[in-house]
Order: sequence, then C-alpha cells, then structure tokens
Amino acid sequence: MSSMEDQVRRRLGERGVRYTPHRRAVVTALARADGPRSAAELRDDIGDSIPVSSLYRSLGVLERAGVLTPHLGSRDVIRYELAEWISGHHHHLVCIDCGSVEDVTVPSPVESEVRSLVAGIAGGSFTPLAHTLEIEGRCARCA
Amino acid sequence: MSSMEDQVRRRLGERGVRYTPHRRAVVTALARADGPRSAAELRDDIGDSIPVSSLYRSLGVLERAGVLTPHLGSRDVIRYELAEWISGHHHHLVCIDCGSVEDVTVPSPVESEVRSLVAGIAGGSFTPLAHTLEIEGRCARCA
DNA sequence: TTCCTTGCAAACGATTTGCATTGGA
DNA sequence: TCCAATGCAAATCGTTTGCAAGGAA
Repeated sequence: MSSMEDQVRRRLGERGVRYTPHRRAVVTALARADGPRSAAELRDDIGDSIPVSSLYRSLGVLERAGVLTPHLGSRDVIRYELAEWISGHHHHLVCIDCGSVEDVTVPSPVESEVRSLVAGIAGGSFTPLAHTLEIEGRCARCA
Repeated sequence: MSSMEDQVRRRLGERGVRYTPHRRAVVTALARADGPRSAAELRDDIGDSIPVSSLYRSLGVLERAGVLTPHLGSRDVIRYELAEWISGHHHHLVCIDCGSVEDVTVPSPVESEVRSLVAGIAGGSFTPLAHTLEIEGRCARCA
C-alpha cells in the first residue's frame, strides 16, 4: 500500500473513522485524477456499485476529516480533490466552455511570489489561510 | 443617471435587450455590494416585490449580455457580481466559516506581476483569458 | 400586432436525510 | 454487543421552465 494511502488511513484512524472500501475507492479515484471530480464523475470511474447516497456520505466524511477539499468553481456541482497536504499545493485551469478543471503546479520561486502577494493583499482584518489562482480560459479540446 | 448605468443600458441596447426596472434593481444592488451576491441575498436587498423566477431570469439575461459574472466559489449558491469591464479587476477574500465573499483590489504593480505569472503558468495548450486569486481565510466577524 | 417580459406554479436535479439493516472491532 | 457504515427511498432546496397574461414598440 502506498504511503499516501497510509497517510489517509492514519488521519482517519486518529479521528475514529474507518477506511472502508467505498472511501478508499473515492480516494484512489481522486488520486488518479488530474483535477477535481464531481460525484457523478467519480461514479463513472468507480462504477454504480456505490449507491449515490453512500458516495455523498463518503465525500462528506472525507471532507470533514480533512482528506478532501471541495472545489466550488463549477456550476451546479461540487467537485472534490485531495487536500493539499496530500496532493501538494497547486492552482486551477478552468475551461469556460466545457467547465473542466485541471490542476497546475507552478515553479516554487513563482509560488513564493504568489504567497507574498497574498500576505500583502489581505492586509487588514482578514486572516488568509490558503489561496488558489483560478485561471479561466479555453482548454485544448475546446480551443 | 450615472455613467455606469449608461454603459449597461447601451450594452443591453446593442443586443436588443431592455433595461427594465427589475434588471436595473439587480444591477444597482450589485453596484452597491462589496462582493458577489446570491439570488437570496439580492432578494433581501431588493425586496419580495421581485418574484424568484423573475430574479433568476434577470440574472440569466444580464449574465448572457456580459453585464454580470457568476462567482462559483460558494457552496450551493451562485453569487453574481458586475462584470470586470464595469467594476474593475479584483480578487476575492472568501471566509471559510461564514462563506461570505469580499472583493479586494491589488496595487497595479502587484497586479501586473500576477498577470505575468498567469501568462507563464498556463503555458501549453490552455489559453488563459481571465484569472482570480481566491484567498480563503477568516473574515473579521468570524475571527 | 408582434415580440419581449412577467408571474405563478410545476418541474428539475444535485445533494441530503430518515430509517431499518449490515458488518466490523 | 455496540456503534459506525450502508442502501434504499423520500425529502430538500436552489434553480429552471411551461404557459398564460401584461407591456412596450
């Protein structure tokens, strides 16, 4: 079992939450994906063997445990991705035509610039904790 | 009538769309707001005089006309804001506790850095057209 | 008249929840 | 045994749409 799986299992264990087959299926599907995935998209990957309600419950449990993060940049649907402590920090390329979302990582010198920008921007009463650069445009397929 | 109103009216006119009282109410409410607003929030501002369906239809018309932009960073709801050609370019402070979203403008030297970062990041097959830095954290009220 | 806009109510669709059952520790 | 996890069906709720009435050009 990969180290990533171990990390997830440990995190869940610490919170008294089981790492069941459904939950593992969700985690591995998201680990394979190159961007956030909706419940429907995950169901395509995993198969109908997982009932809709169980899928949503798994997503909720994993989110509350800090394993998944919801990405809200899509109309009508919530797409989930692995939390950044698992997947690493990244940004998003959002296609304005088909709505697909893809992850991008930026070179660390660039990233540290972004980080300091963020620190500077949110000056006053707002406490910044995380950030994403959402880049909207047209993906290869829709170009 | 303000110049902003004129711009909106002209834009709608070019597309053969009327600038009705409902639509104007939506636009002025968003012009007053300091961040994106959902249908429910707008209805609080405007009053129940506007039926839900008319509100949603107004939002749709204004979005299609390029007057409004949907902000999708909120669970369950779509919040709209004036398009950037009206309101100017800005970023968002999203509170992870209460979900409120506030606009922030960054100094233009900083902004041009961000712009060049974006150009660099989306190198390959993806064509960047716009971007927002979504900064998640805790707002003053929730601190 | 003609077409766009409006309002009400019904329809949609993604997500959530009640409840009885199953399964692991 | 005991409590978390599961599955099905029913319920939610934001949003959309059908259709008939109202209004502007």
